[in-house]
Amino acid sequence: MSHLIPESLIEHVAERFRVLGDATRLSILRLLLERGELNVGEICDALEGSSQANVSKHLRILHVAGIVSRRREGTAAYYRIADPSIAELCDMVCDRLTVQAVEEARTFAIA
Amino acid sequence: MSHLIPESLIEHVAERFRVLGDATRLSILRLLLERGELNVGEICDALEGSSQANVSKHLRILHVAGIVSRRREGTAAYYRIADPSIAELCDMVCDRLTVQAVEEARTFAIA
DNA sequence: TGACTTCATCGTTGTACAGTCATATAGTAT
DNA sequence: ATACTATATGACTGTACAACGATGAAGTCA
Repeated sequence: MSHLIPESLIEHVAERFRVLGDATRLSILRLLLERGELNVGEICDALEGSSQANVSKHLRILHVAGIVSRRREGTAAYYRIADPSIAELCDMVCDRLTVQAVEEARTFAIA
Repeated sequence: MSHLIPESLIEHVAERFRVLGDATRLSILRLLLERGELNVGEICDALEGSSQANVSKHLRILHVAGIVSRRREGTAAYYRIADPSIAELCDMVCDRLTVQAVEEARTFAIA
């Protein structure tokens, strides 16, 4: 038996999930998990589908949420993962999605 | 070191987080985690802030996502949690939010 | 000083979606 | 058959927000 979300936290938990519910932001997090600390330019180069303005906006959202931290160095801004639970959260979702896909495939096979 | 989200799963993971990023849906999940299997009417009574149409819509979204399962009994529709990882996901987010709140409080105290 | 680089922010536009009301569907009972 | 109950769905409205382009702010170098 697990403890439930406290009523008072529901909206905050939803907000956290909402921050994670965007493919561009997940791509940024994936990149930071893989390569550690990166500046905005490096992230833009790696994503090469999002404008610099767009990447900056997403980084701001992640930073306000406390998921990444920022460090300035000259004109550069270096970001890195600040929330150690992010990787585990994503892993759990991936695992679950994979299990679901297998179950659905088996259901079709039976039917 | 944790494994990364496969590129091909990014959009699906985002979609899953988006489904969880709504306070009404989290309230429904919380209710089902607490009380087990419930029908639509029972959920509406417990939430008493959402219309029946609204609850049905959210249940549909959760069902399509494979997070809850449905069982019909006469005219009633009973729903229950189908994704055992949901409780753990919410717990992790709650824990993290609590830690963050404490850290921020300490930062203010220092400053 | 001015030119240049790096990042952040503003204003706009289009889209996704939560909520509501009304209605449809389906089972039960008389 | 009608009436009633429980749930699902369709049409609509308002709001949140992702993406874009342009511009601002701040640091570096000539």
